[in-house]
Amino acid sequence: MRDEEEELPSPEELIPLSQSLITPHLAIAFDLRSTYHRKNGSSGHPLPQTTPIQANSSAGDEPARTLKRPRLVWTPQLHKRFVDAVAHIGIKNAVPKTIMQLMSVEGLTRENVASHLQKYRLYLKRMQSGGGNVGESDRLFASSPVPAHFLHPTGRQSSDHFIPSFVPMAATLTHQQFLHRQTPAVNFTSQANNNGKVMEQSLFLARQSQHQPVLIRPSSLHLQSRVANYAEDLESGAKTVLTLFPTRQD
DNA sequence: GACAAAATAT
DNA sequence: CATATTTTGT
Repeated sequence: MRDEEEELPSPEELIPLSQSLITPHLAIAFDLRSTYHRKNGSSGHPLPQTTPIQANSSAGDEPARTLKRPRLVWTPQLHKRFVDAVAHIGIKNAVPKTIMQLMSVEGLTRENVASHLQKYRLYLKRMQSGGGNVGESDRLFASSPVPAHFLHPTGRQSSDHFIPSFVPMAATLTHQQFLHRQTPAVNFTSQANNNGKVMEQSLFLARQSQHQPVLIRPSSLHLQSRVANYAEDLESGAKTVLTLFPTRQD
């Protein structure tokens, strides 16, 4: 009995993370790529919310564009969002750009999606051949159910895949939220591999925490509420407007 | 050093 | 945009 997996991220995921994006300068200045041992035994700072830095409120606070941003880690939640986006768009129209737009995850680049999409397609292909036989490798992909149409190029792509109650995606999330703040208690039910062997649910989050080069500088609490991110009509005439929930309806 | 994941190049 | 190759992290 699988409970209806809500597409809406749990509150944990929507934690009003303070840090929005890594400030380029800080990232470079600190340059803690490796050799960064956080041996904060006791307190540590699970939530850098205080000590608001002045940031760059003046100018140039542009999200590290054109700068080397840290390696993106695809968490199950993020992947879920990815799958969700693809499902809504339709496997045919599921191109990196469109997917990226629908995901509305700030900081997520088209390249990120493209790369992931490539791997995902390989996974789907592998699954069709292997017959659901997934290896330990695909644990990430296995964490999210694969919509039927994905394995079913029935010819119709984005026609009949209706969305029950159409749960819109949350507002723009920073990839930082996925990278860091993610609650380690991600209890995603392992529905696929029920071979009695429960995979580690620690996920990369755990190991991520100890080596993520990402700057964890307490940023100010400026929440980027630029939630004006909806998908434009990507379909033929059909205007698929996503209503973001947090945006107070006009 | 092998492997997987993500990035980058074609 | 898709695919191939390379880099990077575990």
